[in-house]
Amino acid sequence: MSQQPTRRVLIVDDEPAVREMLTVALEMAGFEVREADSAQTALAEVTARIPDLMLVDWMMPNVSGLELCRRLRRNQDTAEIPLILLTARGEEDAKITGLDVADDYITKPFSPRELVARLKAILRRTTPKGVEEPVEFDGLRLDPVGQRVSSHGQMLTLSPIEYRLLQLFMTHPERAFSRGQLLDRVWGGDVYVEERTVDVHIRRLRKALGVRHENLIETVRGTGYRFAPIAVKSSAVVAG
Amino acid sequence: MSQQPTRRVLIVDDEPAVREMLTVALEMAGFEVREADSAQTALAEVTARIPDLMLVDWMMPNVSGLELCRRLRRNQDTAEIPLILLTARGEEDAKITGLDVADDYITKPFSPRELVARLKAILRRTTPKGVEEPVEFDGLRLDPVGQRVSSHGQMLTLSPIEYRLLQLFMTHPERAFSRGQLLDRVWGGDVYVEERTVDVHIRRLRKALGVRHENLIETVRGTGYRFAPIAVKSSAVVAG
DNA sequence: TGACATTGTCACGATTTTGTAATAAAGGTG
DNA sequence: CACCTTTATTACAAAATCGTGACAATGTCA
Repeated sequence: MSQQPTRRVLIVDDEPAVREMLTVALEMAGFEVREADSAQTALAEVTARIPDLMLVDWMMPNVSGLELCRRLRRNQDTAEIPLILLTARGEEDAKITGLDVADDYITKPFSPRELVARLKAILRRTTPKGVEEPVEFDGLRLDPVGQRVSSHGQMLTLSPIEYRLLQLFMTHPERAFSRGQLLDRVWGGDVYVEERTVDVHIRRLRKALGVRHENLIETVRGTGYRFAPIAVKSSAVVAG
Repeated sequence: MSQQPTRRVLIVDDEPAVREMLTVALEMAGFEVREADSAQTALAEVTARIPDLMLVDWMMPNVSGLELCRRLRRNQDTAEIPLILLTARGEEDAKITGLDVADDYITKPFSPRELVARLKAILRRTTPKGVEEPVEFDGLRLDPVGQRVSSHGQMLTLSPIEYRLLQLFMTHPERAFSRGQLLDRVWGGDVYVEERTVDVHIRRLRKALGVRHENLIETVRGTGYRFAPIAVKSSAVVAG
């Protein structure tokens, strides 16, 4: 289990050289970096795994960076992703248009140092909004910052996959996930694993949660699984 | 039994042997496959019936696979079709050019296993899941997100088919469906099942709904069934 | 390097779900 | 009512799905 809450950054730029530079700079700063060479690839990448922040080039063939941002904003799942636009010097008006959709913009050329600073600033101000808050249901507590899980105060030991599974579940209670969706969001969209493998990990997670909480993860027959904190199990009839 | 509606794949390659191999592999994986031996044929095929995904050979006489992809992208109706380019080893630069228009590319030779996996991954991430609101009639509530049904707060246990049947009904109240239509929309249009089987499932669904709601599903004699939330039952006037 | 943890797949058994056929009911009609 | 159609029910066997333990491959760390 990784100690640090590594933040994922997705770089969207059509120039390999620029991506390379950004990737190196950000990885040295401790970020997990993914790259996309077009808006289209970016959208696919985002769907596969939602990044904590995106760096988007303003000028790109086909779909412009701006257009990409707009599309992201329209989708519920991606609307909250902090966006930083990369613009070339002289495109000053981009500021005006760009800031409507982006959270910040950076003018090329820029120093990696400045970039990382801006990026961290954005993350600081945007993360408090929910995602990093601890979640708790019935004594089962998950702390995203420390990446820890405890059951009634008792620390649990989860493998990375188990942790991510539980995090996804606990941040989306009552929602049924298909095995495919789980593969996308927990494993990442670019790995090819048997869907049946999900079952095994669910089993391991349940086991790790212990008898007290294992039944929080319900099986949705024919589909997948669901985290159901609201115990409606035994039909407690309260008169009609 | 196809849990999901069968996905249609269109293979575009000028070599019969390759098409044959791909077809066999994909059909075994449960896809519905069509073939086209040229870009022209492919365009015609696409017009006839839009596939869920296309496998396009990079090197083809006359119009290249890339050009085909571009044309598809230009057309509103076909722009959204996920495309996978097949490239021969060594055409690495295809990645760069190709990814602008294609969603993924696969280098020959490849294992059928990998192909199917990649294909499923693409379909997973490109299939949009619409915003789904819960539906409720007279205490009978269906939640598409959690894939749950409750009757006056009491959770019901439905099999996959029962759930899909009810979902179809509740999202189309007052509409009469023939058995054939139900088979198409609940079972998926490509399975051969006796129409009488629908009756049995209706029976099971009614039973699952319990006495309180079983009569919401009406029999339309000579046609099929209908979900009628507005209880306009004639006959027995409920004594006050 | 060796012990240990993690992960992806299988295979087998226990349950559920599903498709059909057979039989009972109900609806319509002259 | 007698007769023919269309549905409702029931019973069963085949098929699909899930839970689990085992195993091999790989990664991690002291």
